[in-house]
Amino acid sequence: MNQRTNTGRTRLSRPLVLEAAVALADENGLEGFSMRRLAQDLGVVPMALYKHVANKDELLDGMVDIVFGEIEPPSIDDDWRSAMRGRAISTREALKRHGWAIEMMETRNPGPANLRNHNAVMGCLREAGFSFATAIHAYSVQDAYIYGFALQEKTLGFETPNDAGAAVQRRAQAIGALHEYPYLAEIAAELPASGYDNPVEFAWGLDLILDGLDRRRRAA
Amino acid sequence: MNQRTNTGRTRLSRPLVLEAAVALADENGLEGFSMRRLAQDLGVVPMALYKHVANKDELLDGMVDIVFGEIEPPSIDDDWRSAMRGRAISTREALKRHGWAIEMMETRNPGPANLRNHNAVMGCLREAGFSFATAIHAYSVQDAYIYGFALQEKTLGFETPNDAGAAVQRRAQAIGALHEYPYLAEIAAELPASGYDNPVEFAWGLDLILDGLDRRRRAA
DNA sequence: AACTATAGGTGTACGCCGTACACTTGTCAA
DNA sequence: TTGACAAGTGTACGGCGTACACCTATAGTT
Repeated sequence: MNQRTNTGRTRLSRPLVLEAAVALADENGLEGFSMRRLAQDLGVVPMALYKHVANKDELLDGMVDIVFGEIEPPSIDDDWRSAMRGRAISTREALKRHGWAIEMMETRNPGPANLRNHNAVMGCLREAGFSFATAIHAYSVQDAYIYGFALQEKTLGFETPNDAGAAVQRRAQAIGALHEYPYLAEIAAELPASGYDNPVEFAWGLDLILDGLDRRRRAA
Repeated sequence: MNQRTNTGRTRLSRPLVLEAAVALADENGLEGFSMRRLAQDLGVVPMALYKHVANKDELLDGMVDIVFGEIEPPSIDDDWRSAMRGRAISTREALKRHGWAIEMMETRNPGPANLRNHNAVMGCLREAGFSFATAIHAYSVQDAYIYGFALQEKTLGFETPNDAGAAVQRRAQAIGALHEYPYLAEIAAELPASGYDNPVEFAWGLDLILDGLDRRRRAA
């Protein structure tokens, strides 16, 4: 991938810069991501980056499109429901790997992978017999749920029930007057033992939504 | 509210700083929000702010809690479904007024208004007969949807069908090879005429989710 | 193999940012 | 009136994105 030159120096390229940028953001979050640090990671002076990307904004656009590229499009063999379920799960997984991207997935100038993905999802719904209007609704609910869930998941920052317990306890400590909020107290007390698990939680809501969509589709 | 001194100078205070901060963010977004600009708006030198807030992070925490304070908690008189519906709509409206807050609502150290709100929502569900586990699920789906929808809405940035048409056309222009994406092309062509409207769109998905929750609740 | 246009990399500098620290000034209680 | 303490100031530092002028390595032509 990386092209070496006669002088043994690894030559920069746009894909290489993007790849390193994603890696840096994965490691440090958007907060710890800067052009200067990226340049340092690549063993190069900051301004060198600008020969390969127009500016930071455009670089972020490219990074987001890499994340879109990692999302499996809806399968064209399966029925619409399995196809939607699969791509939703794939989307969540990609967002889990690249938590910094969540807020930007729908905010940035769309790249090719983004367009392909959106086109495929809409296509899957239309082919499945959803009317245009219902397909738009269906798309909107699903994506709102997916991105919203990813956002929550990132915030809460726990994966297994044990982690959940620890995280909730930590929060409870920080809050202090927990007795004023009995239902939060209940969460702090019960969640650790409840077997909370992010993929399961995600699927619960996803299936609820897909159920509803199926009913709406049949009704029309 | 603002306390004047003998010298006629308006005296700063934490609430006053927070209020001005929210106003500034409303106007310029998080991008255009800085301590220095906020100080300027308040007619004061930047460092003066630090007598009232610990630092920018803590200021953001406070701003987010103001937004939480604007959200109507679930009504205790209504049935759970109307109560949830009402607070969801109120949440979306608050997030619409303060678009900069969306990404931070669940990321920041929770303030009192945040805790009150979460406690009230969880309480409403439990009182309505949701089991603990189902209440957690129900909470999770709803909030994921609400925040996810707000995020989309902010991105797409249109309100009425006309705006939607214009926005979609603009996007289409920017994309160029739209014929490669037939289903996006369909959106560009059809959406303007479809009567798209954000509150309606939001309610469609919300009701779908509440339907599903009701069914799950009855089943248990 | 030598020459040259050009793409890739450098160095310096500017105006922003958050905020530490030492200071002056204003206010209110005694 | 005084003196303690809270509020506001001024200066400075290190980090940020990036404009601009510069040098250098590379590849295509002869």
